[in-house]
Amino acid sequence: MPTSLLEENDGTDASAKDVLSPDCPSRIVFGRIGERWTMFVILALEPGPMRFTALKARVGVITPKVLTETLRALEGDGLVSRRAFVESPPRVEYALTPLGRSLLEPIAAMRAWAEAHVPEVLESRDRALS
Amino acid sequence: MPTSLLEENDGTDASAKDVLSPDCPSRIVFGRIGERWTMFVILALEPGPMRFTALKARVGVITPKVLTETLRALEGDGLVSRRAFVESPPRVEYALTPLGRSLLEPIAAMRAWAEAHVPEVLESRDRALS
DNA sequence: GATACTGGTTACTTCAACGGAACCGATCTC
DNA sequence: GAGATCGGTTCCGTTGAAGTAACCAGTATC
Repeated sequence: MPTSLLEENDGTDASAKDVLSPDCPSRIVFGRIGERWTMFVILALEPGPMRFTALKARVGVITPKVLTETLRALEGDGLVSRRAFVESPPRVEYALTPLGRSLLEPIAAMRAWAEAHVPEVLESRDRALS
Repeated sequence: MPTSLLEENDGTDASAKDVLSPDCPSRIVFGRIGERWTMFVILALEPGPMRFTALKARVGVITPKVLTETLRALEGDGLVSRRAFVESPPRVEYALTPLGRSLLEPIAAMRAWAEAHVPEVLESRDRALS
């Protein structure tokens, strides 16, 4: 059983460390999707496999360095696959794995909430400034 | 209609800026929940109103400074409310607003995915290291 | 009269993400 | 032989979030 997100116990030091444990599933997931470019790359790959340059164009203003970093991280997490063809000029195709594709579902739920409620959030932010 | 998360157009410069627009709803939401402590605070408040010190104890190792910053940000977004009672010693109660409470739903979806699939992610990370 | 509790604030430091620009080897085109 | 394409890599600098530690006023308790 994974460690819990919050302490439900008596607050001894031993378990207090679990709160921030890198093994906490929610922390892992929210940490990854909180990174600036993760969402863009995953959503850009939704239609199907794509080459590096096409991906870069689709995401928009991302630099090649950051795109590479993001892709390596997602590959390491098993969310994205990388296929390099030995040709010249080189060709590399990135695609969502089934695991990565399954993540699209909760993302969609979060996006739906965002579309529905962000106007309220922005309104609240405006009020907070005044 | 809000700006889209990705470019579906011809890639002219004018619309390219919208991709990273601070008005993009998904960016706003994922930006906020990606921040390190947001999730802990929101989930800690799920049972009901809570005082600063109790909240701090429940979240675990968070410093008062960071907790204050997080609460102020959530308050500014209209997700958390703050009620100060003029007493001594001072008493302050924080609670989820209805808007904040509505966010618990997509968060639960994401947590469910996390609980179900993070073992695969960790396994993939282990493989990537070898 | 000293101590602790409450809900913070302030100043300083550290660290990782992110961005900019230049560069690479191999191949194909002009 | 000059330039473009592809998929990156390398170096350097900036920035903002987070952590550490000390401190505060007012009251109640010992």
